[in-house]
Amino acid sequence: MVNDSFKALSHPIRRGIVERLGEGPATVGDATAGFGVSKPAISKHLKVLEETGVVRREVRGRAHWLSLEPKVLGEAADWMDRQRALWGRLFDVVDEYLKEGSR
Amino acid sequence: MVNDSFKALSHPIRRGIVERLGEGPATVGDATAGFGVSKPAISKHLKVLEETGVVRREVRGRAHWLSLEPKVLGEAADWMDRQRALWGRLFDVVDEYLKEGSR
DNA sequence: CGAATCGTTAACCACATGGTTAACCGTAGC
DNA sequence: GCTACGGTTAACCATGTGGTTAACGATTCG
Repeated sequence: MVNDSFKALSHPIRRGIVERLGEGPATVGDATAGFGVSKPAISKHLKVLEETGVVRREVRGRAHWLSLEPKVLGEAADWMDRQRALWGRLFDVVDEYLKEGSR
Repeated sequence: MVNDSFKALSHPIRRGIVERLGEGPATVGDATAGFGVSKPAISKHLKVLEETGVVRREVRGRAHWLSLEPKVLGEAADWMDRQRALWGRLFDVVDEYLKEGSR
């Protein structure tokens, strides 16, 4: 669902993880270093990203490799695109409409 | 902040309101009819949208007119665009990388 | 003026979220 | 085999979120 994507991205740490994974797959340790929270906290964020389908996990030996699942994030981006198209088309009209109405 | 935009859009009712406002400004009653929650609940959602700068309010008589503030939502959309650009460029590589590594 | 309308504020409640520490599990390396 | 490493699970806690009902405030209309 689109809602899940936005929820997943609504936390800065999770968005940070997604940004790093945008540069390529990485282990949990590498993808999540430097956020200043404990490992269990990271683990929970990863669970959210995985359950919403934004991130995929592949266990290899003792390392867990993470990578993006673009399709799901694409749904959210599509919603954004649609909204932006509306704004672009209507913002000026909207603005004028408001000014007119207040006369 | 970008974070606020995502938070604002992470709730289906708030996203529904934004969608309606995408078609033009509307009063609180019109923009929020049919969501199946009480008026105070609506009021809180509007507060979030307003505080994050996604929605603008203009009080006119006893009616409150709402309209979108595209600039703020644009920040979130930009973030999305950047991520998508990364995916587009790197998804195939990422995929290949994973397969290679598991040999 | 009095009543209806549009919307907010206040007080409260249940549950989700995000963090912690402590303990654990599976794999890798000496 | 034992220890170190990468990461998760369990239990707990504080705070935030999203909803409710009740009451109120301001504007419009008869």
